[in-house]
Amino acid sequence: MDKRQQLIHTAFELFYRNGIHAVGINQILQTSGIAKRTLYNHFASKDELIEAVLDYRDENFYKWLASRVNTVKPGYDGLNELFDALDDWINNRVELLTDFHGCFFINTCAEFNDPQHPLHQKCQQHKQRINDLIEKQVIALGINHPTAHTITESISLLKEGAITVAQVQGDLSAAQKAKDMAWIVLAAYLS
Amino acid sequence: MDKRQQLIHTAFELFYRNGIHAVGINQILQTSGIAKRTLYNHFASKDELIEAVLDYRDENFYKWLASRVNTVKPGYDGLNELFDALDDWINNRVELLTDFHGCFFINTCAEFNDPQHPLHQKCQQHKQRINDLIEKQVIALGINHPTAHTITESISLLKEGAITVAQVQGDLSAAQKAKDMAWIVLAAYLS
DNA sequence: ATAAATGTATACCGATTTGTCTACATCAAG
DNA sequence: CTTGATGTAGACAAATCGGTATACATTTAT
Repeated sequence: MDKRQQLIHTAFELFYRNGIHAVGINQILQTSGIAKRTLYNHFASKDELIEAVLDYRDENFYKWLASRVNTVKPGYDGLNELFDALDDWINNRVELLTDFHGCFFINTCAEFNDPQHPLHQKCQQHKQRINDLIEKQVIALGINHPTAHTITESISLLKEGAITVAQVQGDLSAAQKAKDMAWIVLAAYLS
Repeated sequence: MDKRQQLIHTAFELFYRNGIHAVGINQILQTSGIAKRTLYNHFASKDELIEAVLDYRDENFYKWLASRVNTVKPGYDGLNELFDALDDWINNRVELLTDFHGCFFINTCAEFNDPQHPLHQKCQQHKQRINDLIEKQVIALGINHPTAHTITESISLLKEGAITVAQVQGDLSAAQKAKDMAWIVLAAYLS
């Protein structure tokens, strides 16, 4: 019914699977069965559609991850759940996120490499939101702020590494490995 | 002089900076100042040119990293040098590799997501070569084979995480962080 | 010197790109 | 009932896509 949302949803599926530059407006229209005029009533340009798609995925992904992490006790359990969620995502056990094709935001940064580009910055902001989510869990461990920040960055790096290794190498146990390493690193920082 | 090599070099620069789908044949020709017919004398299609560009970067990057790692004693020093080299790359201290825009192979996988795609597989093979290089250093530590493999995968994951964080978040100290974590993880595995 | 290989420039091809435009249909609210 | 918003289909535009064709120049090896 909501044509705008249908367009965003279809565009995301195609972009995520095939890359943004590789997917044309006409393909999105044909797949969604929506008229071209309708698209340009909702979005001034393809770039605006891409922005909306990034917002859509950001919201979708963040809410999913936050809800997963927030079902357990903040701190150790939360971080544990973070990597378990990651593992579910990579192994296609999360319908909401659709088939795993790496991180849509990392992929988008690969296509819009200039850090000044608005789309690149949107991806950065998404990563920042996720990092804030992680930091809350780290702080719940009772760690003082500067150390908490360092640990958060470490866990984030492990998470990104797992996603990349899973996508490029096809290593489906990457999240599990990252999780093991996270505990090792955490223990070292706390000793 | 060697037009074929000129084309590959120009194509790589443009692909690496702007993405593969975003760069057209004509742009490569205009930038390199080479005639279209000459390009199609050397390559049957754009896809063949892309393949050659991936081979070129694979060779270039691997040789550089191997030469860096092999200047020091295998084992601890080699792994240390691995992350120092990574740090130099990320901070644009390696002319040979041109300005850092993430890993060209990760970026390419983002554009050719299907693991069955020949270009995706070429990227996988590059990563495998690098992993073999890492494994040699790990084995030089005197670690038995199954454990060496696990440690290699861990270090590889840290490396990929550092590259991704450096590209997306612009964190120029990502390699240094990954290095610190590598020592922590290594110490834990060896205890 | 001559012949083959390799280069040049440029016109051209059909398909596709993003985006505009016209003309018409549906539907809900005042 | 009418008006305005939102939808439809599809022609059209100008540019660009990957790729081919034509005609000529330069280089290289025998």
